[in-house]
Amino acid sequence: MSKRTTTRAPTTSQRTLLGLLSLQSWTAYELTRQMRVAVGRVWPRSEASLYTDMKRLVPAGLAEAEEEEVGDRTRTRYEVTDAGRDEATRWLRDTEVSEPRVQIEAVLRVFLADLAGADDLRRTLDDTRRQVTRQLEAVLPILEDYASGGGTFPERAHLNALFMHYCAGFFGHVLEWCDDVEAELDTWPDTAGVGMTAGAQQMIDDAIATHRRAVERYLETADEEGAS
Amino acid sequence: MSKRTTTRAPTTSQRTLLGLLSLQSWTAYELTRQMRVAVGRVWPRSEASLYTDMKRLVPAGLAEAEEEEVGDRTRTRYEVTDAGRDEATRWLRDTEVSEPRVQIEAVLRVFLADLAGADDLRRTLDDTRRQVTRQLEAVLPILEDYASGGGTFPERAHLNALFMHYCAGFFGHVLEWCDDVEAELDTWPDTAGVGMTAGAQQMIDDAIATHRRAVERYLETADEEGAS
DNA sequence: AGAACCTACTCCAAGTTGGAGTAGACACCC
DNA sequence: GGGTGTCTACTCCAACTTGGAGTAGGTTCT
Repeated sequence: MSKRTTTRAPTTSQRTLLGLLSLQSWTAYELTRQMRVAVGRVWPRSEASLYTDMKRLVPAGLAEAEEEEVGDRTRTRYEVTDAGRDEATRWLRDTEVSEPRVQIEAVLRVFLADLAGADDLRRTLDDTRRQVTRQLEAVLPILEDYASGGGTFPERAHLNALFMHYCAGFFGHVLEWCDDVEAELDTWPDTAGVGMTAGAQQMIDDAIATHRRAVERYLETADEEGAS
Repeated sequence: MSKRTTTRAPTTSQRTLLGLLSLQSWTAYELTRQMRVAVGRVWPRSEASLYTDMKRLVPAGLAEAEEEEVGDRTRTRYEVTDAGRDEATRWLRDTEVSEPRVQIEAVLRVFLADLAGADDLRRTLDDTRRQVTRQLEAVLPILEDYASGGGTFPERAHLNALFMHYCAGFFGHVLEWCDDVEAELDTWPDTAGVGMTAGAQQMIDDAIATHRRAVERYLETADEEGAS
């Protein structure tokens, strides 16, 4: 019955698709849209790879596909199987979460800012602010829907809220950081050869304090759990 | 002389390598290490792809490689060319920064937490705290070096500080979010079917406030720039 | 009637990953 | 002196993933 022994384990993207399919059935096109607007901010995938991922769920026995006729062409609707629902649950139950992976070219450009001038750095900060603000604007209507008791899947509002809370904090943090960089940049003659400044020293000291507190806190809670 | 017209543009990873090579010459092995410990938290790449990226810099005329003999085998030392330094500067000067790309499975698991139980969600939060704390521990000695006036490239301390400031804020935010999730989770009977709670409503309202403020602030500064 | 956008995908070259594999060098411990 | 382990210094590869282009029917607006 099961080919589990010969099939390789689904990827996280495939399991996420199974998660969405556990909520309801979707067409392939809807699924790509949902992956983008719902979870794209913490698990971005290209359209192309989503379409191929869905296809692979079927021979693995995790989902079923059926063709629907729409005028002159067809679209594919996917439905999760019991094995698929199982797979999604076992993902959350039996596997360890992978480490966060962050790719922010803006921070990289700040790190290497002395290769160009202060104006170029300012432009990067402005571009980043614009990009982040665009993202925030796109999310606002969804948030407002939820705030007024609407939104899709109201029984899942508690999970959506935690999700949005993360995203809001992340984008808020990027914007704050842009401001901090610009304020510090204003105290420099240019980007190159400045060395340690009062502001930079302050940031390092703050970072050390944050780090130490976090590490100590972690050791405490680990002790408690070990002792109990 | 230049094959720029037939060669495709370097990738961001290659340009980052050129950025590091603009500081000094490095061996291939040192470069992979540097990419990991210095910028890996905002631009993570696998060893394998870094080695192939370096190799490609040479035929493009952006770097030069020479073999050094170390006992019974060789290692490769790279040096940037004028064209390479130029390429790095034009990257910062003439191209727009790409959008942040974040991949945090922990947030995804929270979003789909109703597929499993509260214990599974708690385990994910604990794992995430452990992962993040490990990262912070690894960075602490570097931070302490800089705080005491040491550290590599002291003339670049101002840029390193901004970089570290970003990372500290990011990891701090993740830890805070874990605490928020756990506090909210404590008020639920289980993960499924809870719907909107007081805490969730608060998070949504806060997120809306943050978003609105950010969008308004952006429009204001854009106006100023447009008016001036 | 035409333009523009939405639906519903497919294709592909090129980039990228993660894990395994190879081997020399150096340290340490019994 | 022999074993174990860790660090240096990479290479190889199958599989995964991206981003952009391409195709084509459907709907909406003007």
